Amino acid sequence: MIDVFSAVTEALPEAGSKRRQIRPKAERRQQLIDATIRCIAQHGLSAVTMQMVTREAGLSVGTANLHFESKDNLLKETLRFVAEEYHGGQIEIMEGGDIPDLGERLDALLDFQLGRGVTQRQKMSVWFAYYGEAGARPVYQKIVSTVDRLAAQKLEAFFTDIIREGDYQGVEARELATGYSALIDGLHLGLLVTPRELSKRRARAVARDFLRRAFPQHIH
Amino acid sequence: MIDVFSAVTEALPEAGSKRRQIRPKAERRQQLIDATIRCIAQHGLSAVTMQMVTREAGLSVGTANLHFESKDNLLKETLRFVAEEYHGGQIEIMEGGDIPDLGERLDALLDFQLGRGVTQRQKMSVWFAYYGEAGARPVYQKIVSTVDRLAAQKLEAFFTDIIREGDYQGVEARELATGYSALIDGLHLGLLVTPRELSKRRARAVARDFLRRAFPQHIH
DNA sequence: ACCCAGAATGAATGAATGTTCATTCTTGAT
DNA sequence: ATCAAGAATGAACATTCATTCATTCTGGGT
Repeated sequence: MIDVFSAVTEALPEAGSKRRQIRPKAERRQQLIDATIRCIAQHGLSAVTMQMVTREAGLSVGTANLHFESKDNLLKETLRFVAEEYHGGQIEIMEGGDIPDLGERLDALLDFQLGRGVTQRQKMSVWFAYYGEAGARPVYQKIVSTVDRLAAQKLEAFFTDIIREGDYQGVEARELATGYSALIDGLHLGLLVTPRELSKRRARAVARDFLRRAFPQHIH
Repeated sequence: MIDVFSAVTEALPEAGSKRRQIRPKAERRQQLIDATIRCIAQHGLSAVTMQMVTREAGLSVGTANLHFESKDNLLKETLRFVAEEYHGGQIEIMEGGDIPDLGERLDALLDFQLGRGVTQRQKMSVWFAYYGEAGARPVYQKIVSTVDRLAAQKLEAFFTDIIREGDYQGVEARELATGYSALIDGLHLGLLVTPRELSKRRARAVARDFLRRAFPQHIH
């Protein structure tokens, strides 16, 4: 199982430790991005403040502005991180040298997209928080578009392989890929906003149903 | 064609008119909600301020707090309005006494969900802006859940009718309804965030494809 | 043991925002 | 013509937040 999602859950209380530590820039950046993700998931993007993030990270406000030049930039970099992590994970599976069987790879993809526990939910919150702002913020649109396009191409190529192998007639890879991506996004939304109505189990069943209808020989 | 979406585009400049007008409470409330929708679509939920909304509405800040008690409340009521409008429109079509043929009604539903022009895009922005915050704000979750559940039930009943009429085998209305709803949501997201990659035409084609695969006799 | 590059800090600052309320204005009834 | 009810206003206020920067501290190199 590929483990692309890093554990952002670590709260690191650092009980009595008051001694200030000096760490390399890259490490501090990641620490702050992780804290930002937790804050967005818990309080919502519009409620996130610098003080909140830095407290969560166990650092001072000055440090945040030292490593990211502004709040805007921190938020932008956080989106970039989440986007690349999510799409990177998908792409890794689809290229998947480790899983030769296409049907199994399809299963692994579904597992990645709708599996996991609380961590996954955190990432989902962040994901859609930015989506909500994307309509008004071209910067966000651009970041998402860039990684999205690549993932879409990979998915289309993946589906093309499956169609060839199964010799499926009357289906078009591009159309199916768009539909499947949209379906997964929609299911994520449902899991986030109406978790009472849509269980993770049912979301998986629905996505599986879509794939089975398209590629009956590959999903049993 | 049912016209549930009211025109929120009216900017009403009111050029030289400085004379203060007294209007009934309900009218002012709607005026402010419409202005809020435009502001969210243009600037994003997190950037909306009371001054911005009231200026857009051509009213003073005091008026907003007179008719809604707080900014929080104004935002809440705006969400409720958009949610009810959207789901209300769907439900009206699905119950649709005016369209007896089920296949045509299906088409009308698709038209409603993926048709329209700029106005529709405004509503979409608002819709997802709130979705983004819903993960952290139970109030929003509740509002959306309430109308969502009703629409989901209607859709399931509608699909049940179609399945019966077409005598389709091996498909379950509930599962299909969940999938279709998620697909539409996902396509809306795509239209909003990556309009370059996904045209409205293609979104419709994808949704149509989903329905055709499920109900081949009803969609040609 | 000493030094210093640069990492870390957080109080201070100034700008922005939500809310209040004393006052002004409009309208319809008398 | 007069009046009262309540709709509308926006300057003032208090709060919150992002950003700055003078100062402190750390650790590796010499």
